[in-house]
Amino acid sequence: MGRAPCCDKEGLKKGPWTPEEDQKLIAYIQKHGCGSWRTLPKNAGLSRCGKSCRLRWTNYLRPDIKRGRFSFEEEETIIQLHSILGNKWSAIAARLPGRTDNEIKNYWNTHIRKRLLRMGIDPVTHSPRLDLLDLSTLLANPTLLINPSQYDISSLLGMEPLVSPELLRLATDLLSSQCQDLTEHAQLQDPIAQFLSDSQLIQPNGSQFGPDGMTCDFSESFVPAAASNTISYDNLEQPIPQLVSADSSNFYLPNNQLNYTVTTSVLSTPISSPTTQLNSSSSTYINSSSNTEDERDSYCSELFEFQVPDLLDVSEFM
DNA sequence: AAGTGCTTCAACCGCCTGCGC
DNA sequence: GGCGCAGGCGGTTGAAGCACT
Repeated sequence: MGRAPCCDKEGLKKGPWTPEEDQKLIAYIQKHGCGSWRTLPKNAGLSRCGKSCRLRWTNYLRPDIKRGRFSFEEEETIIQLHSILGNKWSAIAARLPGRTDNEIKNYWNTHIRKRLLRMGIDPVTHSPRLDLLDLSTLLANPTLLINPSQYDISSLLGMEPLVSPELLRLATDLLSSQCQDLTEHAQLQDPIAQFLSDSQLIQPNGSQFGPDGMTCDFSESFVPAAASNTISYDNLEQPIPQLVSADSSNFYLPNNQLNYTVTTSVLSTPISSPTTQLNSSSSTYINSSSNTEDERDSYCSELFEFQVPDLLDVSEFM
């Protein structure tokens, strides 16, 4: 038996909010700000618990909330961030101005998740799963049978489901003969996603960030990742194209291409400097850092968004 | 028009974390 | 360090609306 719900304790009202309640809450917060949620309902003349008020405000009444359908860009951002952050809805929401964690969570569960499943992509791992994949997608992307790492979410968009258990079994058999150790394969992908999400020691030497005509020169090297260092990335190869638009936290690369060299010791099998080309147009986050360690530390919490790949070819590692 | 099943999303629940004492 | 509280978070629920028969 868990803790009794806070609203039950005092017989407070539950359920949908009325326009009158909304008005009371808005008026109170506009006048006093949203300080103590515990005392707010009483002061605002509401028979609600503070938690309910907070939720109503943050998820619905806040003036900066963007309503309406999610754009394609927003959807793509959600997918990319989810592949890195998992169900950290608040963290994802923090990168989508005007969207709430609740809204993103609902949208994920009602739209994106189902679509990924239809496309044969596991919505948890973001990896292709042949047992989920429909036949038309398989036929349109035969390389999936040879190397399931070579999948491009964008190319899979819009496929209609068409399932044939017999063919899926055949496909799985084919795959098994091509790829002896899928677990190993999956582990190879993960460190790269890990890198993209938390590479804390990327060093963009000579980088310049400004409001317009942004440039970012990564001509030197990535500083190898931290001490725990299961994977390190050095020498981001030229060229990183000029950044064409930006605000304080968003940068967009014009040609959606990023080349870098990967040195990894994953799986206790060192692999030296295979070059991996990353294409496509999804976004993820790379921590910025500056040239000195002190400055770098101060920047580590600051995220910069780039157009980065959702197509990741790790076949060279196999 | 009525019944049924499905989808959506606002709201709730319970757990976790951080903070003050 | 332990405790209690408030706020935050992710998972879940259920009413309302919609689509289909």
